[in-house]
Amino acid sequence: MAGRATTRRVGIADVASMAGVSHATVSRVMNGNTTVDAVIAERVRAAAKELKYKPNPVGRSLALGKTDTIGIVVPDLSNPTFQAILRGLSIAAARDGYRVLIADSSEVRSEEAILASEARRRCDGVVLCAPRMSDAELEELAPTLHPLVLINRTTDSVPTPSLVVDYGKGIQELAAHLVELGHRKLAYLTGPDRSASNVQRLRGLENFKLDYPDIDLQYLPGGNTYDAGFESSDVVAACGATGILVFNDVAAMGLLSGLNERGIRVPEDLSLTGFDDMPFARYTMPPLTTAAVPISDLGDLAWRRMRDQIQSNDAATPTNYFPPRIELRGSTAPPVTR
Amino acid sequence: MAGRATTRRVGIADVASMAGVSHATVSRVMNGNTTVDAVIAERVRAAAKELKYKPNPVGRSLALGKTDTIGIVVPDLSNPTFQAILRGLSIAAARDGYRVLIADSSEVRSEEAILASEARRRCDGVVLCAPRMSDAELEELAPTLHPLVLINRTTDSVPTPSLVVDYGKGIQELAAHLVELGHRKLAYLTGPDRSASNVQRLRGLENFKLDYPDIDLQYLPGGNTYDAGFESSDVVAACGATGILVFNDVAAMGLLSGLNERGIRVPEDLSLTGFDDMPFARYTMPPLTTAAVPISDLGDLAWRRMRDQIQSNDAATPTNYFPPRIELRGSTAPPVTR
DNA sequence: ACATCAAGGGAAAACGTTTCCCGGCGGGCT
DNA sequence: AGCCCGCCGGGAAACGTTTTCCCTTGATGT
Repeated sequence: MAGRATTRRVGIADVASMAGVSHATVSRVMNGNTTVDAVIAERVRAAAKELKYKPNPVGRSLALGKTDTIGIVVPDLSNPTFQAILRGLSIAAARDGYRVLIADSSEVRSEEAILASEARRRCDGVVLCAPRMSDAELEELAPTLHPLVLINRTTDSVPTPSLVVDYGKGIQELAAHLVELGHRKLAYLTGPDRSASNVQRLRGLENFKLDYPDIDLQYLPGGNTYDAGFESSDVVAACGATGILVFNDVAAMGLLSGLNERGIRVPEDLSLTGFDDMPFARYTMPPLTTAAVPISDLGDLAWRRMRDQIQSNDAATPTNYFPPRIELRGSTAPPVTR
Repeated sequence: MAGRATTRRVGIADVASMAGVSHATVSRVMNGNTTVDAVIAERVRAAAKELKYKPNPVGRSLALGKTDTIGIVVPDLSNPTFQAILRGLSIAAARDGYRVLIADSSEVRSEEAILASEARRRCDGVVLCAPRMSDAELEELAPTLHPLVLINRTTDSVPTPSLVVDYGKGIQELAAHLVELGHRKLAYLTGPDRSASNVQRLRGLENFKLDYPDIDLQYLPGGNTYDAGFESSDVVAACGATGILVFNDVAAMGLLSGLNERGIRVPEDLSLTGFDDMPFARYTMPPLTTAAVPISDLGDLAWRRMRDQIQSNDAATPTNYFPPRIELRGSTAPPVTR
């Protein structure tokens, strides 16, 4: 039975017998219960210190029905966005004495539900980060892992706090910025087809078209990698647009480099925008105009929403939309009039 | 007693009564114990499925004395190196059914020991990532969290597997590379004074001086940020060296940009090396010659060392030194002979 | 047919806590 | 002086498993 006691850990019973009280009393003083006589309490504390006693978290969890741990499941830990969220979440949770357990689904959809359920069983709550699963699957899963916070996804099945970045609005504002500079012909270098955030950008751009019906906006096939951006430079150069919206910063940097090799100057010949405001976006030449999503705030807020649910057993929690903040830098300028 | 049973979770007892057996038997079949009659086992499995029964991990942990979880404590989760290690570790551990719990000390030294101990109590082992604490403190702490793996640090107090990146050797090889190209006057743009990895580089460069006594190598004060690199460009330009070793890629990129603004061409006028091989090092103009540390391998190996200790209660585990791999790219070239 | 044996499953202990329940005791009030 | 109330602390139950021990049952061999 029970795990090998290699060095026989010191338990509450040891402290109890040393202090000459019952283990119930020890538990009481360890938890700051004031109903115990001061002199006894002091004796217990002395014994605990002497024996270096620290309550076993597992036993505690079993008795208390809580683990002081929350889980986060991300599609891919190598994605800087998720790293930033994880970091914000972890720090915020730590401030309240909670730890975070990570689960990386490695982008395999079928694993997500399993990982999430698994995590939920060991933790007091789960934050699901940009899950790739279908709406139906999510809707079925959500109720089963109740203290739940969703990031970049929503569900109606059960009232669940959601934190979603408004990619559509971000790219819409970037496009508007180009128009204000005087550009009339724009192009959007798309992200991966299956990417949910790409379709959100496309939706935002459709709204943009409604707002500016006289602006020409075309879509060019792109990608989310540096190389995809680089290889698009010919198409971009030939498309006739003077303002280019790129799916994200990485691809924009690739494009920037490709244009540079072809002797096309930015922003003199072409204006360029990225998305994400990754750390190096401000250091490209020229610095990249882009949209910053406040991701570490996002991790922080995710924790607060989680905490609200854990404490007051259900909190009225609407979904929060985060409009990206536009960073105007050197890669955009008025078009040259010829 | 026991936490609020909001929706009364289904336990082993429910399955037992449904299948008409004792909970001991249920436990046996759930754990693949073959001593149970096939027809009964099937009945139990059916009941478990029907009730969607999954063993409670906390109860399991208590009985088994293991949590199937390991902890990792890092000084700062926003550091890409630690992110990569975390990722490698997490994926490798997951393959063996283990989860990882993270603890970020936010670079405050006094927290490290506490976090590590705390983590060890909830987990089956701990990996300590580049701890900032003193040698003495580490030596005292190490034995108390036994299944332990150290990264970028060693200790003698107790046989503990260590994984250390050989920064000294890396920069030594970069320097040798510059010499082979024909450079005779080199400079090292240092990192932060207190950085342990900076002193390792300095130590490596002292070895380099012994190997190449006729080469002129000077040290210039630098930093680990883009801006620090950028602001060093005047000093670098004035120092007379033709080959510049920079503390890391980020600072090297800053320097590159600063030199560019001053009209100093790389590699024609000056050769430049970075360190770390961060993702964008290959995309600067020119691409950066740098030293790549195989950090995700490192996370992977950390898990293997951990697993060895967990399984066979102590494994003979020497410390592994990782020589960085030199990436030769466009930022280094023979000096122009005048 | 009886004794020995193997195997399978139930009862209970163990893991380490927290908390409920109750008994004892002291003090205050009548 | 007696009664009641309230406080303090011990015993025991509960959390949800795993595992040891032992008993029962059925089978096999002589």
